[in-house]
Amino acid sequence: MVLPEDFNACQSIVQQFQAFFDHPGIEKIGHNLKYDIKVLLKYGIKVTAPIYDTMIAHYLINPDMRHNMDVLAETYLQYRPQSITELIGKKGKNQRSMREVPIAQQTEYAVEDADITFQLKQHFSQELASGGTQELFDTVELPLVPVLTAMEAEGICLDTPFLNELSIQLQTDIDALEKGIFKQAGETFNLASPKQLGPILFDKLKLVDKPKKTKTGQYSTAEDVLSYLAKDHPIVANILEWRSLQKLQNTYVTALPQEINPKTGRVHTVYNQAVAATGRLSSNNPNLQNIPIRTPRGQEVRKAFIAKDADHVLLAADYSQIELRIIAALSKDPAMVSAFQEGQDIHTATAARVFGVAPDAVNRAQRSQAKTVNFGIIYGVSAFGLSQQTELNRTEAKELIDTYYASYPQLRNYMSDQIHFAREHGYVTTVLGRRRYLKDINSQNAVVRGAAERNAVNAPIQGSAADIIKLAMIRLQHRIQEDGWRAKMLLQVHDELVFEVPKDELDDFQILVKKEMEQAFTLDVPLEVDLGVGQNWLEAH
DNA sequence: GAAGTCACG
DNA sequence: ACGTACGTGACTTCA
Repeated sequence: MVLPEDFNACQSIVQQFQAFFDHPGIEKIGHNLKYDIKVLLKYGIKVTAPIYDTMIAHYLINPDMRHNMDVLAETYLQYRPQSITELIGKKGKNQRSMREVPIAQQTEYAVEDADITFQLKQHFSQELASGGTQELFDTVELPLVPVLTAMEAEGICLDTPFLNELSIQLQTDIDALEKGIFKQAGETFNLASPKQLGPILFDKLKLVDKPKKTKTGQYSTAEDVLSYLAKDHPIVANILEWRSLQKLQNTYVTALPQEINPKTGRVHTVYNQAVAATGRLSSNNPNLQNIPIRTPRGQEVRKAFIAKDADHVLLAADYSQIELRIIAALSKDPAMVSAFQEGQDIHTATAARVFGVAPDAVNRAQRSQAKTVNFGIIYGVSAFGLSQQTELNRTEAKELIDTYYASYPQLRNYMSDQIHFAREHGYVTTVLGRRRYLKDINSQNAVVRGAAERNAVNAPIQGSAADIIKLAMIRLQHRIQEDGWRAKMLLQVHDELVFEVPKDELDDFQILVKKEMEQAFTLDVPLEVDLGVGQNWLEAH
């Protein structure tokens, strides 16, 4: 039947199926179930029955591939389902509503969808078992679905008047900068067009002899290039400033208020549980995992994320150095493990070892260099890459890396073990057995192979961190429900969770959050969580 | 829709 | 000799 357009009439029909969605003996199989569960939630239906999500199953089977149902049907079932485009037309203003499609066609489409999903499950159950990811699926990824559903449905408050005021200030500065830049350039042009900007900087003003080009042959005007040239001409600093303000204005300050849901008055991101090849989540519509924090003007944007009223605060809880702790634990490097066990500042401890001085004697430049190498290790450093990120030349960068490995000898062994494992098995794994396949690990092409080798090192680290925070989220949401907390989990930003907490619960809830996150997984080094509280997200850091 | 750029961890 | 740090999403320009 076609459901009525009237919400209440529709709801009274849909709600008759509540018992079905609760029935523990009838598993609910779907492809991207979070989407369907959220639709049902709009009508007050809660899905409490066991679930099986074929999109997530395939994500664990091969995280690097796409997981569209039509592609999967062709691959696994040798069947090409009717496309949604055939039914309602291409995306755009002429696209029909499903309601306008004749009921017979709707029915055919719906039952085909259900049938394919059911058949895909039979294939994927086999593959999950043979890939060793059945437990990860059952105990982490599926239990995470209702957690993410609840977070998305909850949303977060935005201080719109504050953003509107910020927008006016930004625009004043943007206009003034633009005026100055055109004067310095001696002409007006589209400043947002790198294609137009390049010739001004490198043909007209001749800032350098051999300008760096992009892969399509156009002059590169990227931030790292321009930062390097800022000392040569005052126009460059102005361009960089204009770019950063324009970015804040367009991507956040004017865009975010338009994302507020009029029904809830809050912003509801959508988490994608099946895109990041390492096991991380991603966030879109809007992306709330890349809200500015690094610059003073950017921090103003973060201030706009607020608790819902004066009786609540935002609580931010982030894992301290989780990826370095993981590489320390996985490599079992004695020096790095003991640095964490003794609660030392890891960058200072690293600098002390690398530069051969006492920890108190480490200066800022040394700590900063050690920090850059520590991060570089996670990504798979090269001397060239490190020299790009620091003041060092390639020779100095190479020396620093060599000294680093001498300080943490087990790290080098661990990394080469990962690469060898990948060469032999074709994949690497995280602490919970999540796999990433690396088809290029034995490539003849050194560039391609090098990239795969860096992935062999990075994926287990980034992916294990993702595993651990997912465990913490599931446990915390469980405790929130079972113990009857009124606090809500709102956001996840890779190593951070953000909660909205009634002030009268705050002291006890902080203890719970810290404990559950730190105890989520046991490594040979302690996990440490920093907490922050405030009326807004910036204060909570 | 690709390319370039830049926000975050 | 060669090209180079890991993972994302959003915005603007331009063919």
